[in-house]
Amino acid sequence: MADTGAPGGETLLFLTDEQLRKGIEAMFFAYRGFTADPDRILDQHDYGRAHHRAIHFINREPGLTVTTLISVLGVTKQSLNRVLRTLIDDGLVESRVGRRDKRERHLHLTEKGAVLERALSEAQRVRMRAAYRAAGPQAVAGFRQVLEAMMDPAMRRHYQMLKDAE
Amino acid sequence: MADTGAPGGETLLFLTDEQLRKGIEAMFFAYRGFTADPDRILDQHDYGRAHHRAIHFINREPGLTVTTLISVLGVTKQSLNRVLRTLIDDGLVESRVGRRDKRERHLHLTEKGAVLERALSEAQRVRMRAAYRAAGPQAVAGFRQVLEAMMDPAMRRHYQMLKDAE
DNA sequence: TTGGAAAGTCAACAAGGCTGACATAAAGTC
DNA sequence: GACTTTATGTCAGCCTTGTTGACTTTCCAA
Repeated sequence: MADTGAPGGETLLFLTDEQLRKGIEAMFFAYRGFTADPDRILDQHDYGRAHHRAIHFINREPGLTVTTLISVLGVTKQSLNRVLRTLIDDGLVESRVGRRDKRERHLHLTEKGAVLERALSEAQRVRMRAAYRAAGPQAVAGFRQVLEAMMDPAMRRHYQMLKDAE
Repeated sequence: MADTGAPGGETLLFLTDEQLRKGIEAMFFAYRGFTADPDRILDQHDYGRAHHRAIHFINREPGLTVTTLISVLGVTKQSLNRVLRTLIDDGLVESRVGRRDKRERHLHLTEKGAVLERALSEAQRVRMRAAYRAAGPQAVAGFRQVLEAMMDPAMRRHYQMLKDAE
């Protein structure tokens, strides 16, 4: 356990199949916890995870276009549209015609949409905050590093873009 | 950035909403990468993620009962059964009547099932291994700590059980 | 003016969740 | 031995959320 991680002739104990399997299962079980709290809220509103994801990224990047959202979410236009339709009809999302390019639709949360967003993200943050606090800042840094390295390059670009936009 | 994480009067920079949001998005994007490689293999075999999950845990704990598997996967018996049915019919999984308790069915992978399992898990490990290697052992430890803290207690018990069974 | 991009819609389909009801066999209890 | 509970399996039906393919409207840009 004195390995510092520099590749070379060491044993690289953390790279055994057994270690990797534990990481795989940790991802599986943790993701369930990750989605559990928002899911409960969504149920009450007759929405699903797909609605949550749309709401999240519209809140994160107000005014983003439909094409951009499709690309971030990695779904088809038809799939997104079904979800977006209900959010717009229910008055949670507003779709504004682009000023420069009138073909584009720029998406924004309404006040009602923002209320739900806060409820969802706060529920998710509560668990995240507890996990971060329990693990400590150094663990959190490692957590983020590994996750980032696990992303597909296209997704990492979306992640970085959003990350840097703070 | 000199905070060591001990709770107290410090600023606890790593617990800001902004940090938490990044963690949330990292989970979202990373999970997509996490499932991408097995998904491609599953497609070729006309299986889905549900089949992968069943295969994974049957391989992990040969002889586990249907009830246990239901509990680990967190799905209903009807949902699991649909998946299990096809795996058994296709000769990837064997269901053996319990010796002590004949009501129980103990699940095992056949050789054919084991072949697919290795293909799936190796595909997933390749990415995991690359991520682990890129991030280093300390980051990996943090990664696992945060994920573990994020699980629901019931799931953490399953995780620990499997973890300790090595 | 013409081709392509952005968006939206219709239809059909599939995976994989869910509930509820019901059946069978085996175990455990009184 | 009668009764209850547990483990499993199955049928039917429903929902969400993903897919493909086709087609339309609007608008930008070369």
